[in-house]
Formats: sequence, structure tokens, C-alpha cells
Amino acid sequence: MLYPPESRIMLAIDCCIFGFDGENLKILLIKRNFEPEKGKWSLMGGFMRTNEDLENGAKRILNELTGLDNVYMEQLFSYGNVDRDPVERTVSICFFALININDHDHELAKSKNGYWFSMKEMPELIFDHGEMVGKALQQIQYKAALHPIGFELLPEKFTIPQLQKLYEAIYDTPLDRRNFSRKILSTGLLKDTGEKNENSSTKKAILYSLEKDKYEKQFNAFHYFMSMK
Amino acid sequence: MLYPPESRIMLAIDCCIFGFDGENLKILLIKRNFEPEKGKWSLMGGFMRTNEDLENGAKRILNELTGLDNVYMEQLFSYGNVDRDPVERTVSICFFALININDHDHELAKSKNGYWFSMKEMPELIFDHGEMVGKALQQIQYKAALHPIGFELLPEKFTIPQLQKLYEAIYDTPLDRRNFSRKILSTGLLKDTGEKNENSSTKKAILYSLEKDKYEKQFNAFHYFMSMK
DNA sequence: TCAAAAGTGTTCAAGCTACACCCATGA
DNA sequence: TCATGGGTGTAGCTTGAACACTTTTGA
Repeated sequence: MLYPPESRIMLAIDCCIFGFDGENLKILLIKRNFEPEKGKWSLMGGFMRTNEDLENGAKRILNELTGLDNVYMEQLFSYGNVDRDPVERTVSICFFALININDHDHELAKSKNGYWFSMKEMPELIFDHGEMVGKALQQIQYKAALHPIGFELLPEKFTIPQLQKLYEAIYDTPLDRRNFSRKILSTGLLKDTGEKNENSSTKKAILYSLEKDKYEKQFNAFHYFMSMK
Repeated sequence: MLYPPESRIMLAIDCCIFGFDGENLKILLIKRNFEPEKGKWSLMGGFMRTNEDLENGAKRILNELTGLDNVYMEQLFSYGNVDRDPVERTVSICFFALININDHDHELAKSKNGYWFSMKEMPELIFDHGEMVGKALQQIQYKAALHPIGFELLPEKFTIPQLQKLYEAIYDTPLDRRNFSRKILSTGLLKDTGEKNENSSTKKAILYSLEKDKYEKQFNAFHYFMSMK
């Protein structure tokens, strides 16, 4: 038995892929060499397959561009205005991913015409992809204020100043070093690795790693990383 | 030009409809008199039409059960596990609505086999509808902590004790009357109507209405209605 | 006049904000 | 030895939590 065919609709997945280069929050976009809107910028996307769950579809598409697995991904929102796609009525389920910008397969991304943009220098995107990115950024701001998702964008070992720069990039606002440090350390999520950041030309900052146990346990607890006024 | 037919998929909408009766947060469910899962409880739902935007589809479905228009609705999440629907692979976009429980068309709801349940007495639901309700409740808890959505569940004129009962129902926790009152009034969103609640058998509480201007302006500002520990 | 619900004020503790000094490093 | 960036401490203020008394009303 099947349902009547009245609402079989093209179903797509689009993926906002965010990274952080130490200074700026960045997004991975592709220059389309296929129709429609060939030559313009868009999110990485693709059609949902009939035999895969939504999350698997999103993972597949992320993997096609970055080569990555095991990445933090969240379903964001579904877009389905009747005329959003000029070819045919298509509903797109948008996901966002937070990746460590150094981890992905650069060659693969290049072969798919993928380029990183700072959020502030993002070009115009096709269809409603600009709206998707706006919503993704807003969602990251919400979530990062309460939950420790920022770490997903950093390498395994990171310094507090790096983390602070990330938060400053996410909220596009300067933060006080001393208060930030105290707040982050008070969560108990950070473990001093005993190592220091050798890349610095001044005082070397302490490298921390995540307390995995606490991280997983407390992930859904509230932390108030930002005061969201 | 059309896309290849590889991923045309049945697209449904399901709707979590919440109300508040003065004591309990409630949800409107239907007892299915149609297949599949005839006789079991589910959310109100339907298939997306090819010629309507997602929000319009959700509004249509809400209206079919309640007769209401102009209701607070939010897209929640999309569900698309391959085998979630036994009939055929179907992706469902879930919305939630907050309505004033007295405003809707009781006869219409009855004619569709709609019944209200307290959240705590909710029966088992078909498919992944239980998961949907859980996520909707969580989203309401998040949102109501920061944004003034609670008012959508109350009549136009309401008292502070009523509002407190609503928050207590949403978070399933008792709140301190004095602190709650001070906090809510400090937002400046409430306007003393000069009237009092005549339904009370003891001291009559002041009826407030929303400061519409401030409400709309501040809707996306953060308020910290709840301390989310 | 009593019970029940509503309105209001105060005190204390915790947390946030703002700010200053010292240390380590490489040039 | 100097400039730069990193680590830490403190004082004041704001906010939230805890708590008690008074008022209104109908029975």
C-alpha cells in the first residue's frame, strides 16, 4: 500500500559548513559549475535519497565536500516556499556543521569548487541560501551561549585566548580576557594538558583539552558562556 | 526543465497544538479513524500540497482542526527516518502552535476526534509523534525562558498569578510568587488594564494586557524569564 | 472573623563587570 | 630591555534567592 501521489516532492539537503581560522568565523561555499545558477555561489547541497535517513543524507553531503566523518551537525530548518527553486518545487532541509578548519580534505574541497569565506565577506548566495546562513549563525549564537559547542571548531588542544577569539568571532564583540578566562575555567570542562602553545612569539599560552566525560555529561546543561543581553 | 525523479518523497506536516487551561499545559491529539494506525492517538497532520508554502500548509492543518487563524506557530524539526511511516517513506515537517484553549472551535475539534490531554497524561502516540512532542516541549522551555511566548497561551487579559501558573506548568516546577511578579513586571511588557479578575472567590487579581508595541519590539530581545539552572 | 489568594519590601549571597599588575618570551 | 601577549586578583555593583507581613474578598 502506498499513499496517493499528491505530495511527492523533491527533497534536498543544504549544509552550512562553519570553520574558524583563529581570527574569523568562516563558511565553506561552492562555486557552482552546474545548473541551475551555474557560476554563482551556494551552500553545499544535494538531493535526499529515498533510502537514507535525513542525518545520513546530511553526513553524506558533508563528506562529499570535506572528506570528514564524525562531525558536529545539527538539523537547522526546512525551507519550502513554492518558488524557492526555479527548476521545480523543492523542499530543502538545512543542516549546519562545525568543523576544525584544518582537518578537512583541502584537495577534495578544491575539486568541488569549495572556498572558505569570512562571514563578513560572504558573497551573495543563490535561492534562499543567504537566509539559511543567517539562521545558522543565529542558532550558533544561541546555542554557544548556553552549550559548549564552540570546541567543535577548535583543534583538540587549544588555548584560552584562542577560545576567546572564537567567541568574539561568533558574537562579533570584544570580551574581557580576565572575565572570560575565569568563566570558562569555572565550567570545569577544560583540562590543562601540561603543554604550551609553541607557535607564540611571546608568552606561550597553556594548551587545554576537553574533559570528555564532563563535556558529554554537561552538554545539555546550561552554562551561560555569554550573557546575551 | 525538471530534476530527475530520484528523490520525490511524500511530505507531511504534523502539528503539536498546545493550550493552557489555567492549571496544566495541554496538547490536542486526535484519535485516528483512518488508516494507518486507526484507533490510535496521533498529532494532527496531513500531506503537504505541492502548491503551498510550508507555513501555509501548517496553518491549513491547524485550521482544519481548530478553526483558528492568526496563531503563534513555529517550525520545529523535520523527521525522516526511512521507516518512520509503515505505509511509505514519508518525511514529516513538524510545527508547534500555541493557542488560547478557549478560542478554538470545540465542535470542529470534536468532529475530527480531537481531545485535549494534560502533558502528564498523554497517551502513547503513533510513529515518532511522541518524540515530536518531547522536542516541542523542550523548544517551548528554551524559548519561553528568553522570549515572551507564554502570552500566546493566555487570554488577552490575564493576571500575574495565571501567568505564573503557566510558567510553572511549562517548567513543571514551583516558582516564588514575589520574585516572579517582580521579574515579569520589570520587563515593562505588561499594562494594568484597571480591571480585576471577577472570577476569584478571594482577593481579585489585577488583569493585565500586553503592551503590544513593546511586545513586538522586544520579542527577539532576551529577557531571562527563567533562570535555567 | 476566618481562610485563601494577591500584593509588596528587605536582606543576603552569588555572579558579573570593570579594572591593574606581574610574568614569560623573542626580538 | 622592551614590546607583546598571557595569567591572575580584587572591589563594587547588579541580580537573583529566600523569606514575612499586609490586604482583599467571600463564605
